[in-house]
Amino acid sequence: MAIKIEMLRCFVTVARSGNLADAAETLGRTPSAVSMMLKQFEEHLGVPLFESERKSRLTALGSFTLDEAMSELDHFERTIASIESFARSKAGFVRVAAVPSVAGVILPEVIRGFLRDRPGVHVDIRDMDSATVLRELERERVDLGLATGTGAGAGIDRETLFSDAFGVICRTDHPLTASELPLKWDALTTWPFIANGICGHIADEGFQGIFADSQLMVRNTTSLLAMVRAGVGVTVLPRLVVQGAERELVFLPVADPAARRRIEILRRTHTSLSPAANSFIDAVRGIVGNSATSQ
Amino acid sequence: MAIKIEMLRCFVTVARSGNLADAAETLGRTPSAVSMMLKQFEEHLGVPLFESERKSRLTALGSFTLDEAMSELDHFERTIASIESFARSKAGFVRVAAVPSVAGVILPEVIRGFLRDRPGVHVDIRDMDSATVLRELERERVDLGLATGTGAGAGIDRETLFSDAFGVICRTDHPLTASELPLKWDALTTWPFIANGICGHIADEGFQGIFADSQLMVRNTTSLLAMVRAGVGVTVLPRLVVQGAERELVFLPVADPAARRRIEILRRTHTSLSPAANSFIDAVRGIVGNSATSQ
DNA sequence: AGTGTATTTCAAAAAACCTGAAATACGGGA
DNA sequence: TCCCGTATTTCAGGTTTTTTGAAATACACT
Repeated sequence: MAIKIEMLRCFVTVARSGNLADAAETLGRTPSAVSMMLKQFEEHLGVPLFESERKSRLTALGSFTLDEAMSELDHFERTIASIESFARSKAGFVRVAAVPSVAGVILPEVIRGFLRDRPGVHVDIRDMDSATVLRELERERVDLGLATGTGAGAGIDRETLFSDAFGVICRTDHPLTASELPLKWDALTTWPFIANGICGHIADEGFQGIFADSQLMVRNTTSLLAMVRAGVGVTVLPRLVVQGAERELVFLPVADPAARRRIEILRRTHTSLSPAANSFIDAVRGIVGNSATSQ
Repeated sequence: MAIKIEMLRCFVTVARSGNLADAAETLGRTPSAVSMMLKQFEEHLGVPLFESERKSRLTALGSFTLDEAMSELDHFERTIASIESFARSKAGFVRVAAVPSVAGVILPEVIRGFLRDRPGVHVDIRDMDSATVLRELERERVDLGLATGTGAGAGIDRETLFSDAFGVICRTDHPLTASELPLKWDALTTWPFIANGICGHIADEGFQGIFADSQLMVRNTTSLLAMVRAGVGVTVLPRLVVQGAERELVFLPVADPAARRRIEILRRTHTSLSPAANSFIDAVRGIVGNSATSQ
């Protein structure tokens, strides 16, 4: 029979303890099992490994073999540990593309716990708009995408993570804050409205009128919020976007139940994820599930 | 169950051939055996190694594991090869102490074939007198001794290799060469006799008289032979000593059957020899057996 | 959807492995 | 040297693991 790792382990243990009984003890076997395995090994080699039946004192072959076997066992143990920890996602690499609001609000929280539990894992997060997330995913530049429900994309598997209500963003001292909530869209007609990239996603006709009438369009969220903060006007954004440490701005819910965006986890079908990526998804789900879904 | 080398071998083979059937073929197993082993491996890890049931395309874990497993298998294979070749004495180290005549006449021939067949083996030969051979062996400075039958030595195992007849050494043109062979000791009384270190080993009374009467004692063999060659006198030596390329000297056998020395292989009891040393002994026995025992 | 091939599942057989009891070998002390 | 207690091996039988062939299933391609 061919030499197996177990024979080496057995031999090394006996050689180190100097007798069968103790070795059997540490191996969790009976002495006779150990004896037989050793005999097999010696028979395979055709040369004894020990000087006498009492298993102290190695032969020349024995001490040579001890060195070799110890190094082999060590290497084997490392290999197994490395494979297993990769499988248990203690090691590996996850590349995530996310829209900025998710990257900025959800992911920091996810990352904190995720990395703490997995010292060997590396995570690479990039933020970009939803269309780019999709493209990066298709090009296999990232393993996971977090974006709003973009249409199409064969070969992409989508799972809704949560949905995020749009609402009006204005200064805390803005007259709108005195209005009855939730707001109707026509409440916005009275004040200057700053349009932004997501306005196209809200189907309501009344809102589309306001959108069309707007004199200012700011696509970058940071600039947009600066405008609002400066009192230029009000705008509409998902709640998540302003969920950070915003003191000067408030989010006012609106009555339109259709005014929501769906945040999805995207991944390629037919290409399974690394264990690390899979548990990253779990971590995201966990965080999203904990914090009550934004309305 | 724990991961075993066989699982890794199985996985690597399948991953490389891209399908079960071929892998099973190269492993010498049925596809179902391979499938089950693979399943076991995947179950142990808890994560699939392949994308689909058709065993092409690895998962992220799969390709990580492939790398690890290949390096592990390679290391394992090397370890086994190294142990086995040590056991089959393709590698190792042999230290031999021998008396000069053996070192000079027998060993060169032994060494030639021995080293040719064992490229990894290193041999260290030292020549010294029999008493020193014994001492070096006891001190574990050498693994093997080749010396004349020295007395005593507990813990030393001796095996007679061959026995070597003493005889008279003289020039090819010496009058003794015309004598009837084998020579009687008293034939030596007529000519100048050069004594040497081994004369004490020949018990015969007639010879002891000649020894006692000798006016010259030369202990070093090279000098001794130079003296004989120069016509200073004749001497007595074992045949082996002058078995080299001696053109000017002849060996004349003597009638005394007791005038022999026994060459023995010496080794320590209780300390087994390395496989290389063991096969060195075999090689020596082989050479000695082939060349007819000197008379 | 249908077909042919590849893979998995299943149950049974083979091999490997382990155990406890009995036999044997060893090493140290009279 | 012989004897004794302990350590190791042997043995026979049971347990687990591995393999197998046949049948069922899944897959990819037309």
